[in-house]
Amino acid sequence: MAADTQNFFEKVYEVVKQVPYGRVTSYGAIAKYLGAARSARMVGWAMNASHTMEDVPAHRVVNKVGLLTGKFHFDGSNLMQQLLENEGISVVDHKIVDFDKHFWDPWKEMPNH
DNA sequence: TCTATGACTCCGG
DNA sequence: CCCGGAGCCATAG
Repeated sequence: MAADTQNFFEKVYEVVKQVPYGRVTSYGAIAKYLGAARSARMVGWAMNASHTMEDVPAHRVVNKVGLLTGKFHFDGSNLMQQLLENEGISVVDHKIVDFDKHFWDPWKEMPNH
């Protein structure tokens, strides 16, 4: 694993950790923040490796329409949804209700980009 | 080296 | 927002 790859993963985790309680963001938003707007899939790949980390709230990262696309990558069949609901976020059919209200844009919210 | 795949996104309908 | 099609790019085999 190359050093820059480690750095990329680390950056993704940094941003995800900054997501406030009860808020969510998207892969594309993170990719954009990292300067790799066309590589949203790589953010997803980084999340795939996030299971090795402890403080990475991967459940707060969903796709652009608030769909829990990574749900099946969690241990439990509905663990991701449970975690979100635990934070006061309503989830119906793998999708976040009022996603635009809970959306947290790192590009917009974080100062140093 | 090439092909397939995917925790994505944009576009047009 | 849902649906189908196209673009995108790192990894796996």
